[in-house]
Amino acid sequence: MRRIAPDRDQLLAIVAEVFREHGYEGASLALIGEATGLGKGSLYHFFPGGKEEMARAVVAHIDGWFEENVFAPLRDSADPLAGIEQMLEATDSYFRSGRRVCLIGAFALDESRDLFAGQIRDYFGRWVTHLADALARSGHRPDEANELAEEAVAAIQGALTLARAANDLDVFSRALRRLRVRLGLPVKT
Amino acid sequence: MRRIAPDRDQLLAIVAEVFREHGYEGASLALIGEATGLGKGSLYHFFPGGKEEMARAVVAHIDGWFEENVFAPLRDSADPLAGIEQMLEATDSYFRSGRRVCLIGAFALDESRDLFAGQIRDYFGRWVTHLADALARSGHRPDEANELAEEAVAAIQGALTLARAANDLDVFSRALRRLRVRLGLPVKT
DNA sequence: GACACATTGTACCGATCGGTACAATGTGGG
DNA sequence: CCCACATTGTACCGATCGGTACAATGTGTC
Repeated sequence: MRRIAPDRDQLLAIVAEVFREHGYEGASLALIGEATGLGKGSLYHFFPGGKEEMARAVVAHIDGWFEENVFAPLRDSADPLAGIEQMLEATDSYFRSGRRVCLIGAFALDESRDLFAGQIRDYFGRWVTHLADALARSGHRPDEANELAEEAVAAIQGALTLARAANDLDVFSRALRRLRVRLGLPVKT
Repeated sequence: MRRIAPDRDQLLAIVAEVFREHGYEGASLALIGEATGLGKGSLYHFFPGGKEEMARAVVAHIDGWFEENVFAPLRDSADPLAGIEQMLEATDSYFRSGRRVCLIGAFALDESRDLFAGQIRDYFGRWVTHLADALARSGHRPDEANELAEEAVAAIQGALTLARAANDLDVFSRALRRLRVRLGLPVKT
């Protein structure tokens, strides 16, 4: 074994940005090659499965980031409200306060959903589940916690769509502020 | 003048479904031709501007439907709450209780946004504005009405994404039920 | 330096892309 | 019937699609 590719993370991040901007169909190998500075030879060396493997790896990479920075705090924080607070901060920074779009959410909408259905369902399912757990631990009734969690994740996705449509980042920050209130967190001044 | 195309509405509805399923990039002329039963000759006869004109017409068509079935009731109902109720029912039926996706929301996410930015912003802008007006007339403070309207439209968009991701229609109907409560409507049994 | 293997650039493939040209075929009004 | 025009099918265009083949070039190990 030679070495672990040192910047596979960075590579995946760049490819992710292309998929985010152009969607699965719109992200051509030419665009990906241009963005990464890699020719087809290199791309197919790293991803023998081609475009589909690239997208799958990107989704897994994003999933891993959320696992570490969003789901883990929800699961592991001794104080559930502190975990929820971390979730919101990580979410805000990940989506760059609304400048960025949720790639997995975008994949969920069109036909590419069929290719990645399992990964997509898993991502959102864990998000809702872990948030619901934290809400239950913070004192909500279980069924109420589930509804609230579903509402919160949907609110984030919807706010991303609306912010992008209106080209107005404030839409997203207003949504996050409402979520703080709704989830029982102190509102930042 | 010969005649007005009798089924242009139906044609647009079919084309819309293709864009909904495959996204702007993924909706090839071959798919559109197959779905409509029209060859390229006919398609370019009706839409000389090609794919972009088709999408623009589809978006305008959807916009018109919402204007008539969603925005107008919000604007014109003597009882604002009745208008909001009509909005929710029309929305539920339009999105087929979550089976359908919002094409304009999907367009807002990827690069096709640049092509249709004006139409997209207008659609969501009017939705929020008219809902906010109705909420204000139903007794909410203006700024509160605006936030609530934004929250509601985002909740619908987010619920569509989540329902599609989870492949679970109940996600959407639960979101609508929560919205009824949130907007001050009686909840259906 | 020699070998193994990782990485890359280039040329090429058939298929499909969006779009155009145009002749053939309806079809309603005079 | 005939004309004007709406509608359609087909053939074709250059460009680009995702993907493959492979030789050339790094690069670390011995």
